[in-house]
Amino acid sequence: MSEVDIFKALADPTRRAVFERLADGEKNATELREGFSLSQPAMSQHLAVLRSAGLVAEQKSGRHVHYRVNPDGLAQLHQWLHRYRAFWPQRVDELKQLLREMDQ
Amino acid sequence: MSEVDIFKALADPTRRAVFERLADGEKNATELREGFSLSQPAMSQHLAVLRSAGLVAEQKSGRHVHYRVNPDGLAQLHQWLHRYRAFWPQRVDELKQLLREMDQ
DNA sequence: CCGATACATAAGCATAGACTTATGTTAGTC
DNA sequence: GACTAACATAAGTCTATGCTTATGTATCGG
Repeated sequence: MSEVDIFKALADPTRRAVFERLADGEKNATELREGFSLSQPAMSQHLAVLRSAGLVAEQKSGRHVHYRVNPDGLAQLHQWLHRYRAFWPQRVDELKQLLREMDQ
Repeated sequence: MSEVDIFKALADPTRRAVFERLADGEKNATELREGFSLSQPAMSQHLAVLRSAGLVAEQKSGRHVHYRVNPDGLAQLHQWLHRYRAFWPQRVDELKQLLREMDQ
């Protein structure tokens, strides 16, 4: 997993939509396809990209494979963004709000 | 400028390196090429991508064009990441440190 | 154990993207 | 006003990538 992989993985709109779905809760590959007009292999390939980027994790259960958000990828992305914190001072208030939420 | 544009722009290692350079300080297109083995048009095209993604801003000055980091792009990226804050609680301490730095 | 289900993998194709050389345009220099 | 420097844009090429169909491999139900 590297920054390159993460940005490349999220550059594709379909993969971002898949990731968004997983943020709502764990789902298997078939459930993830609902609503998308995508072949099964296409989804499988997208999931492989997200997985190798460290953005999602898989867990096999019988013949199903459950996917969920892997915090590692987001943490990596956050760390990258953090390097440029000097350029977004206008977001301090939002961050403070975030911390208040997290402290609860 | 959209999320797609931002992730696509940052997916390319060269463009991320260019962006990183600009974070050190404003530079023109010729200065940015130093150290890279890239043709002038290639750099120009990369800058166009970063610009249309809202990640850099340009300012013409004579026959030079000065580029600098545009906070809007980073803000957009930060906002996207913020939607998934539930998945990175382990970074609370880093964020608190960040806010302490920013408050100074 | 046999068909169906839930995937992954392989191979082929068509478009997108990163690069090149060539050229255009505007601003400084003499 | 020619010449050069600092860019942008155009056109062509080659590779990466996202998709498809076809196939392989477990697992579950009857």
